[in-house]
Amino acid sequence: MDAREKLEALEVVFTALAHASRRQILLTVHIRGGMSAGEIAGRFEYAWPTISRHLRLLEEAGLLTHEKRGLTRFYTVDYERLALAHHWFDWFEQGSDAKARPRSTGTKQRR
Amino acid sequence: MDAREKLEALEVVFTALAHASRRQILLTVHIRGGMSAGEIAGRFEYAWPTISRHLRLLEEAGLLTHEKRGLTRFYTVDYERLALAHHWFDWFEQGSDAKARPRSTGTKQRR
DNA sequence: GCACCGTTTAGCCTATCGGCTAAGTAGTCG
DNA sequence: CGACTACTTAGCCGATAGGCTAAACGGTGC
Repeated sequence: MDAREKLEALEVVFTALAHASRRQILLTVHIRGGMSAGEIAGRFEYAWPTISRHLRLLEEAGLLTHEKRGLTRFYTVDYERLALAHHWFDWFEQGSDAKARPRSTGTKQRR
Repeated sequence: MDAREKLEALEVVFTALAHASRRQILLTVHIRGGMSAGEIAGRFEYAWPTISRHLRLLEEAGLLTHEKRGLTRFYTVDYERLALAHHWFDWFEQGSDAKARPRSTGTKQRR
């Protein structure tokens, strides 16, 4: 994964994490070690299609993957992408010499 | 800060971090150890009021604070709120027994 | 006090988000 | 194959996000 891909991944991941329900879904699936779409939907007050959309978004962000088990779809957390977002915060480590780190940290920038 | 406050803080922080330009602003201000609004605006391709709005949002999220220096406003990163978001990821630590951790992880939930 | 500079506020406009309901699809079981 | 179950897709709709320009505002310096 090169720098540009990483940046794009970061973008979709942070976008996905921007919604409280999606963060909660992720956490719930993690704690239970995987869940079917129905189980997830059952735990929230939203209509089923709403959850379905959140699931798709999370999957597109690479934070969830699913596997078909007959009728149901079984979702599990993909920790790699999650770690990517987690490590974004490392840029802010207090004592570190920021200069020594690789460049290309963000968005469109001048000069 | 009680659990509800924490949840609300998490919400605004993740919302603020959802935009690539805002992540970049935060990072830039961190690396430079503080910057004036003008310096920040100068580094991005957006119109000044657009950056000004991003700055306000970041400040409302508690991720930036500013101090008046005569004509200019000098912004610095508030690391406490940043740490809050950073620690959200701790919920997903691999080997940990999630059950042992404090409850109240997310959003409106049934049962 | 007036002009100017740095920055914000107001307000507009388009696009995306995130809910919903209704309709479709795919897999299972009698 | 037909009915049921587990979801998804389509499509509507109101609210929010995020650009912009123009106008206001608060300090400084002549």
